Amino acid sequence: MAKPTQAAEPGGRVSKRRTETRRRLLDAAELVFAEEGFGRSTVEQVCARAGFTRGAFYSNFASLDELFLAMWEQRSGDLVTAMRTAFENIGSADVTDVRSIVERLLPAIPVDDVWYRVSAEFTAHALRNPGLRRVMTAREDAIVRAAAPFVEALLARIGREVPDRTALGQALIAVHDGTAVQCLMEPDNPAVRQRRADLATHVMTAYSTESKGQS
Amino acid sequence: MAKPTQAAEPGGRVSKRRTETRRRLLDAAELVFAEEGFGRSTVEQVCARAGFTRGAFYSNFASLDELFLAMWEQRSGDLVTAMRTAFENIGSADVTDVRSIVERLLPAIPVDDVWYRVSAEFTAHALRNPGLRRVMTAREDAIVRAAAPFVEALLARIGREVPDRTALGQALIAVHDGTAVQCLMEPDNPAVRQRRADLATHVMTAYSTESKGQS
DNA sequence: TGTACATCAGTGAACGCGCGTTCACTGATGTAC
DNA sequence: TGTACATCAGTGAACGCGCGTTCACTGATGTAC
Repeated sequence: MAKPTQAAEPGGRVSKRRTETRRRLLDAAELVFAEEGFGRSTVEQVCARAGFTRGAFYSNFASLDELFLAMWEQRSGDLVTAMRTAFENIGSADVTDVRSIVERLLPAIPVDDVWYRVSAEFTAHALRNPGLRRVMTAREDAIVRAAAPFVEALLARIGREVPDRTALGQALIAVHDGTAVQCLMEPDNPAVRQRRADLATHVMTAYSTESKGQS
Repeated sequence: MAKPTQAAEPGGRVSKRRTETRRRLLDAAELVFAEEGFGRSTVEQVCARAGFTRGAFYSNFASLDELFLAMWEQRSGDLVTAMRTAFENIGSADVTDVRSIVERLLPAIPVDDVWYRVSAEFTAHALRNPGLRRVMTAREDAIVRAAAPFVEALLARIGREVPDRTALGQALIAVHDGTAVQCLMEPDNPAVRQRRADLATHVMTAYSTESKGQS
């Protein structure tokens, strides 16, 4: 099922026009999904928002499910890239303890209302579909792989090392997921954001040890 | 809006028959929502599952949204009660360290696939609706209030006290939420469950301190 | 306990709308010479 | 660069279904005497 996923042409060529149409549909879908919820969203709404007729949708996607997946992959991929870039630009000056590391890393991981709504629903959706589950766990691995080198380099700077990269990665993702929703539920409560940073600090400390043989 | 929420009678009387009908609708709704997703679920599906015609639904609820809220409140309330009961039945024998406490507490907090799907969607739904947000944060407070005495009593047994109850509560809820989804994504991976317990142990340790002046 | 009546709770048919999906079409884009 | 043709990409109308919502109704439950 689902022919239109990628190209329509034997040579794998995708026209500029087509790429642009897909992009507009994906952008519109993210907003509509965030506002209405994925399940309540209709092909018609997405098309209207993007400025197309419904035919355009079916020329590009086989179903809303397919578009949802494409959109999620796109956005979560972009997010990993953005995170990596932000991490690359973190200077290691003034890094004196774990807390100061957390204070540098956290702002690079935006807690975005629109994206959270979409990804929470995608998670629920994935729990109903083994194929999507694999997609999600693969993405989680990719996030850990992308972030680990930076986290470990910063920790090394203050003489700490990470014995179990997977465990730290999974713990930090859990902390992020769990605290992100708390921050979004009470956006005007600064204590909640503060506790998020505290928890990340505690976890990063607990999952790293002082290096031996170090100046 | 939404008249039928509770009773239809001035005296606040609710007939047995009516109570039973509501219960069956709520039960059916939970299953349908878990399978289809809330947004994709229809009044017709819920009624068919419960063995009623659609008219029965409108006699009891004004909308699917109202039923969703009623169901969530019911279930999350039941969950708090069940948790409290389970905690009450925990013996404090063999409690020697933080890990042993976690090993006793964790099984009392079931990670349920059906419920998780429903509550993940309710969370996304609540993020779109300030009223529901308040309902959710209130529930979170209730959970912390219900659990804190037991957690603190067990920690006291091993000579530890909790300086900031709110911070520990919020941290543990974040850890639960964040790791629950990981466990459900990879139900056959025992390492994930193990890391869940590890993380809870680390957090509980980090948020409690050794009591001074103690045998 | 029995009867008559009132009210309630769920039935099921009816209406209409919104949307998914298809498809012949047309203007846009690309290619060959 | 220009022209002729081929293919592509999105249009918009059409069809039909499934569902939300209403409502007159009937059997079930409750109450008064």
